[in-house]
Amino acid sequence: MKVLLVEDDQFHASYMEDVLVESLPEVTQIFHAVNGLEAEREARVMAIDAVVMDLRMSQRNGIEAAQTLWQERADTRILFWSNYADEAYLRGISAIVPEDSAYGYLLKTAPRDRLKLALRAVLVEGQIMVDREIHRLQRRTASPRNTLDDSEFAVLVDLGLGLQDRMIAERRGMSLRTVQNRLLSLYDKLGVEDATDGDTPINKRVRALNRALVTRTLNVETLETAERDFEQWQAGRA
Amino acid sequence: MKVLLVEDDQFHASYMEDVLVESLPEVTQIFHAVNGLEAEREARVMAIDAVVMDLRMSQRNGIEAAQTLWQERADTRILFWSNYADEAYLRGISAIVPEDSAYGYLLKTAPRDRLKLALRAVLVEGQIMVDREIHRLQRRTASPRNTLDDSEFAVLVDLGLGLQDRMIAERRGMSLRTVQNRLLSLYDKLGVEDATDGDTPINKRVRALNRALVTRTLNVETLETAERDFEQWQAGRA
DNA sequence: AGGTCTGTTGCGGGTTCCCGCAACAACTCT
DNA sequence: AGAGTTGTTGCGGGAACCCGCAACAGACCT
Repeated sequence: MKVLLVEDDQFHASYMEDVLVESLPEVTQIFHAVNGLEAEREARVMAIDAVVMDLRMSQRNGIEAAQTLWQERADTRILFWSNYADEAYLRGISAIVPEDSAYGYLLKTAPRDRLKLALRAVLVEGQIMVDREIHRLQRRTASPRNTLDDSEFAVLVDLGLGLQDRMIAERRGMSLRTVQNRLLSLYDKLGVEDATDGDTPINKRVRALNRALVTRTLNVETLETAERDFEQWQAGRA
Repeated sequence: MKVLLVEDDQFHASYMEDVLVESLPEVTQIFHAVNGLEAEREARVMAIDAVVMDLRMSQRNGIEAAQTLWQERADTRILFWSNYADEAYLRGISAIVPEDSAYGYLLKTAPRDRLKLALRAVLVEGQIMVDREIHRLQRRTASPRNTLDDSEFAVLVDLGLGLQDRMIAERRGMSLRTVQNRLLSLYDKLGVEDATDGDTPINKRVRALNRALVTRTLNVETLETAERDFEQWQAGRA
């Protein structure tokens, strides 16, 4: 069994390599890449179907690389291994994981045996495994029932790009007023409160983006890839 | 000489400890903290004046902790050691570094001898030292002469919090129109372009925040601490 | 002193945004 | 079937925003 390890931090990389050889005797070869582009090349050339993937990397981040890997080979098993419990990452991953594949999401702070367990569960057994820490974080925030549904999230991303209501409506195929309704519920769920009392009045749009970032509903990587998606969408209609 | 090492990643911490004992024989004791709060306590109790500080940590980030340390003891020497070449961090640091102190900013990707050099220069010799990588990144962006001056940056931060023009004007002691002029030049320098041709119209305010984040002029930590500063400012005037 | 440059401020108007109100469709429950 | 719930859409108005125009002050140069 060949494993591709995608990780730009040398300490984490050598630790992971260590754990890999210790816990998975099935592994015969370990390849190495330090960013998404290298990962895609390596996986293609070496016909890899088991990957341990860091998320935040220069050049091309883990989610984008994973998307390519899965396009070329839908049964690739990928364990994402990240420093951050951002809801944005998990959302990005579940949006692209193919039907018949396996993945896992583990925090780098996870203890060694949990890491071993996850490696076996995902890479060998082909299970889905998500660090409990992330689900926990996903639920806890201020206002009640604050989980965004997919269409709300889509509008949030477009808002974050700086698009105007009309353009969002066009892109997502809703009416202008519907977009604004989505924004309303976004403001609600993200805790964007207008100062009804003597408090500070705010710019809701910017505030929504601020809140989304601070609560880790959105992160900068997500914005960057969303930008590319948008440009692509825009190019494909002239 | 006592050194306080503030770092939440165990691998990086043990690596740094290693380099410390190898390169600085004057070091007699190394204390350890995993977040800003612990760092403040430890520094106070142990009377520390030399610190190696990670930036991104839970609880309380490195810049906030440094501010406290410098308030209590203005000659503390701090080497910031970070994964990120964000202009935002450097700006946050230079805003709080006292007259008669020394600091350094080094990336974690720096090779071992540069690290040794920085440790000696900052902690022992009391020099200022900034990784060249960061200055380089600071200059390269799209539009010409795009370095923000302090007042532009202040407005940018307030914008990022979601404040309205009127409130920014009040807080920064400018007229409303002046704030808007600052915004104008911000839009220019950040490359926020309205679609004069048949292109996509945008919401400039949100777009400005987006650009600032993507170019690493601003980061989420900055927004979080700015939020606290703002609340404090607001509380101090009833 | 005269001239230019840069930064601040007021005014006014066009645009976008926020959102209450109301009509309507689809779906659920009794 | 009737009543209530939820999501979509149009209309309209008040607030905030973007910004051109112009007046003015201070700094610097000749």
